[in-house]
Amino acid sequence: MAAPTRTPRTSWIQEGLRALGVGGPDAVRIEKLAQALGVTKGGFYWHFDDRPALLEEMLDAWERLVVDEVMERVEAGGGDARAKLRRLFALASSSRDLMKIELAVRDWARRDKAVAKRLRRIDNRRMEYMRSLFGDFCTDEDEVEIRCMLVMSLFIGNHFMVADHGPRSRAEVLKLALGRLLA
Amino acid sequence: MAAPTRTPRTSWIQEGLRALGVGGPDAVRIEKLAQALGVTKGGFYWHFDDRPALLEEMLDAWERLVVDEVMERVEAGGGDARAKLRRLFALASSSRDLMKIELAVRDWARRDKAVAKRLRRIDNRRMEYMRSLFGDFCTDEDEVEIRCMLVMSLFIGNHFMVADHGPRSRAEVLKLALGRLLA
DNA sequence: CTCCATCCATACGCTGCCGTATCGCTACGA
DNA sequence: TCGTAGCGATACGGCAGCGTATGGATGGAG
Repeated sequence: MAAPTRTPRTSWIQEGLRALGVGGPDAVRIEKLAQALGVTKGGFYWHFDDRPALLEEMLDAWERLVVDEVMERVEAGGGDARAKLRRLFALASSSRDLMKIELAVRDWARRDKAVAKRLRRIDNRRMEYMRSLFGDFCTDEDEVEIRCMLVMSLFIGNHFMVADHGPRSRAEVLKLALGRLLA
Repeated sequence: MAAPTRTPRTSWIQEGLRALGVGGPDAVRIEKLAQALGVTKGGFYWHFDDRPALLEEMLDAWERLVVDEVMERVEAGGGDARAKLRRLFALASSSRDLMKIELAVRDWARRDKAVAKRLRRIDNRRMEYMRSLFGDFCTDEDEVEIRCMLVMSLFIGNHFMVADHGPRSRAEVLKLALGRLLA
């Protein structure tokens, strides 16, 4: 084989995801990415057919990262269901960069059916996992579903909301709300 | 005065808001709007200085529509605090078109400080109104804040979430969750 | 040393959109 | 009937981004 890749596919994908988080799918411009990577777009079309191909692979990479890896880490931490739910919430919200991508993808999914389909798969896997955890200490199925929905909404709403909370900080209110949903 | 305006400012603003809802701020293209209105962009630059000026006025119009008018209608309906909260939620979610614009604006606010500032004002006004309503039957201030946060999250999350709920419909789960927050 | 795989640079044509300029058109109002 | 306010059409120059073509450069394999 030849020399180790200088700017491999993964670099383009990574930089693409960064751009997606910052400016949405419309901000993922090949020539901009090239500039950020310190090269020209020459090499891009060697790795990828076109822009849609990159977007597709970006979503593939993100999905693996954000579902499988997070769940694994939550399970690895041990503890009871409540502890796992707390860790799930914390872990999913942990990386500011990943969160920005997640929000961008959610908005993107509203206008792109393929993205929506993918997001549905992701959301369903997360919800299923949460259902199993809540099921550990909630007997009523309606109750489980309500709490899953509220936790998920809180996870999303927390970042799409811009309101202040008077004397309280957002983190405090979040903690209170989450504590109530895990009671 | 001359003939009644054929394509007045309001037409451009309305069409602009529609485009915003469908495709986000990047989809608000003057020549596209002109096409949708059945004219060329010739007249646009008679009404507006440039594209940013249109975006600004779009947000002005939307803010008036979505805060003042909704609150007025909620109050006009009468009933107790719980009834008003239900009506507030229903009314705010009622128009699919307005909801699409709201979600687009929320994503937009993540990358534009001016939009974020405006959205903060809007969210704070809504939250303040909700606090006053919850305060009618909740004594604990933390409890009020928690419920406001959860209702607001539910309002946003409901539309940014793509998950299924097994045998239940989204509307059913939503009704259950809301009922619980108003208990 | 040579060859080949793996990239990178440059240049090109095309499209979409912006903002400007200029010249209509058309219906009041006097 | 004519002037004018309120638009609309057309054409232009410019920029950004896409995808293509083509010709390097560079470093291990043989």
